[in-house]
Amino acid sequence: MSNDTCHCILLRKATRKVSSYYDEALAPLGVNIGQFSLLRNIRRMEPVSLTDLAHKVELDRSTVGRNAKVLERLELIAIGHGEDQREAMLTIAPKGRDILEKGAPLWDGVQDDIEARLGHEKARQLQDLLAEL
Amino acid sequence: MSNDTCHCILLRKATRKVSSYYDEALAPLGVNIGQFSLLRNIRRMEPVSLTDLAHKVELDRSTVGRNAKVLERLELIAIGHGEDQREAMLTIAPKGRDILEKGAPLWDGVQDDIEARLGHEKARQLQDLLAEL
DNA sequence: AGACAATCCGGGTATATACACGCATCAAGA
DNA sequence: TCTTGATGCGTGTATATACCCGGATTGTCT
Repeated sequence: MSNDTCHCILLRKATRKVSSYYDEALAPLGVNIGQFSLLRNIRRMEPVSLTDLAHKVELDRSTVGRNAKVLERLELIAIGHGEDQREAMLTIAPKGRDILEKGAPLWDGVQDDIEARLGHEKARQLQDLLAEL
Repeated sequence: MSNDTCHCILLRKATRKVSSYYDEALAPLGVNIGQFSLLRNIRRMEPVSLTDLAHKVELDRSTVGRNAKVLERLELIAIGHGEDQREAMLTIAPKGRDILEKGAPLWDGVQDDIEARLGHEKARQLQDLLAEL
């Protein structure tokens, strides 16, 4: 029985499911929710080093580095160097800004759908609960 | 702003965090929460084919196949064949039963910790909300 | 200036996950 | 029985994620 009540497993299932909602909405743009979200974070901190970005998104630096490399190959960001030659500085590329603009309403749509299905009350509850974990 | 309220991103963060709780607790046994949970599911359906198991845990069949191969290498399960030669039938190996026994109290510990921190009320709420997504 | 520690990154390794493709096997109908 | 279509798997490919190690750069103290 324990598997049906494991907080971790239930969280994973929910995450996969919800991720697919966002992924499907963003599919026309050729990016998934992880990439889109990372792009948004980069825009907010631009220009930003891998270490700072990793700290912000609470992911391992090497993970962010590899994810960033995908965005670079898609020509959505540029990876350059700052004054400190050790740092890889990330900046949004023109195509990236385009994706950010076009993706915003798509993202809003999914977000609204979820809140409509749960109701604002429960949506808030969920976010609060997730933050408490 | 939007990144801080994205249901998907918040779910991912929470999932990573909570996964690490379980992973740390199970670390002495050399398995993570995903492997432990899969093992429990296999035990419950034993002997079970990859397709049936995948359907049960709501993961892609190829994913379950690869995860199972790891469990096989750890000698926690055995992968044989049923009457239908196409099917890969999974059964728990002795070492797997050992892990299941020793892991149960460790899993309980984390589960209890989480419920204690949230309170039974909120813990239930969380599970309900996750199911509604 | 030189030595040493701290910091930043890339790459290796491993697991988790999904999708698409092709091969083997089985089942059903001609 | 033979052909076909359905079913079950394994593998290739790609992304996501973490941990560890080693190399390069920077900062600091003597």
